[in-house]
Amino acid sequence: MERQILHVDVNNAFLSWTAVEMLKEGSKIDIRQIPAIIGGDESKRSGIVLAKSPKAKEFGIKTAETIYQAKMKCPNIQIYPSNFTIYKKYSNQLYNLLLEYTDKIERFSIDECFLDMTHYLMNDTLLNKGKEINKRVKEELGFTVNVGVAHNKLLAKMASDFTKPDRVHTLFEDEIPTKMWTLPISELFMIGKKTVPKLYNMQIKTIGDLAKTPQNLLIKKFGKHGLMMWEYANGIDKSEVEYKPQKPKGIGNSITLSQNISNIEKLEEILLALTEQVTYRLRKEKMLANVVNVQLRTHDFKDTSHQKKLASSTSSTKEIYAKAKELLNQMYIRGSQIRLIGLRVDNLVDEEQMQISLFTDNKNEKQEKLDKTIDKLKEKYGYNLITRAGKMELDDKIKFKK
DNA sequence: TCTGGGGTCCTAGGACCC
DNA sequence: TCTGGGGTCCTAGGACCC
Repeated sequence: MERQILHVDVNNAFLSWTAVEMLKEGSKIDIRQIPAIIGGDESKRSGIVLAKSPKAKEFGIKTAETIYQAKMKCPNIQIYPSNFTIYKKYSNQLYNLLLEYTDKIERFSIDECFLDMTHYLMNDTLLNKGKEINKRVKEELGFTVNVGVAHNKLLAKMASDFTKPDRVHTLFEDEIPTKMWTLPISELFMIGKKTVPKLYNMQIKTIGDLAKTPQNLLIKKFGKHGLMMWEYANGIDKSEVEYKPQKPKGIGNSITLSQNISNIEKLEEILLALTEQVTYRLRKEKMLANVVNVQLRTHDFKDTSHQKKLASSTSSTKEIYAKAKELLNQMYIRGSQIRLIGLRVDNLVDEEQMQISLFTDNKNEKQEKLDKTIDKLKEKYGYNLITRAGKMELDDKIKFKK
């Protein structure tokens, strides 16, 4: 049976949501109507564009470029800081409205959802549902969305990306040649800036060119990725709307330092702070990790990462930090200037599943109890209050994820 | 000029075992 | 002396997404 899929994409999400919040706070200006961007903090060396208004776009400003570049293109650009608490609030408002249409919703990112409407059309058409959602979000929530209407996720996502903002587009199978094959390959989902020049060298310039390229040629050159892009170019996507909440496969925290650091003790202190955040989130998910990974970026943007399997799965701050410290010392070249340091845990498993098969010794139990007590205090009093001795000032510098 | 942070998935080479 | 493969696990790095 043919599936009925919608993709809902918030237009300039961070900027629109900031605009709505500002208007609610009594602001006289709507930053969606002027050249404006949501940007990081240049003084913290995270000065990139996170979202832009249509007027900012007219100046040629692009998402992810530096604020410096944005200012060069438009000296009068208005810059507003990001605020993820607000974004979460509006993201949830959108989700709750969409729940009135189907409970089969996949939250693809903070500002994108897939809806499986297959058994929820009620004598209406998919296109009408899409139009209704578009209208209701605008009227009831105050921001606009694009809606893609199709028979699978890939085509719905491509459709919602056509012309913006505040539009509803269909991309049914018979529309693929006219609406999708005419587009440059860079527009196809999962074709990034490294793949585009390789395809250009093969004289593949449009999605249509890609669709007509022999499948086995692409597999030979790109492996699995080659098969996937051939299928996408032909509008083939069998993946389901994953509406059940998914457990994370890994959890990480990283920070760009306000200044480069070449002192290993300092790096270790920051690594401990990162470990505490990561293990806190890990325990909140009721999961244990099997792999610890440390990432470093040098002043000249050279990235290295080392990872190591643990003897047994754990969420203990002490155990994970011990391994992380070992990795850091193993990979850090004395004297090199470090710009970014990151910690992630991978190969996560459910805590309960592990407990059945595990005997715990007293030493670990004591450490677990300590970690859990700290977690409870963090819940109660906030994140920055409970810190280990000697790194109070560090916590101020690190943005914590809740 | 100055270049975030959080993810997922894939590949390739080496180690090790049968 | 000179010669195997196949399978799995581990690790580093890369590509892509928002």
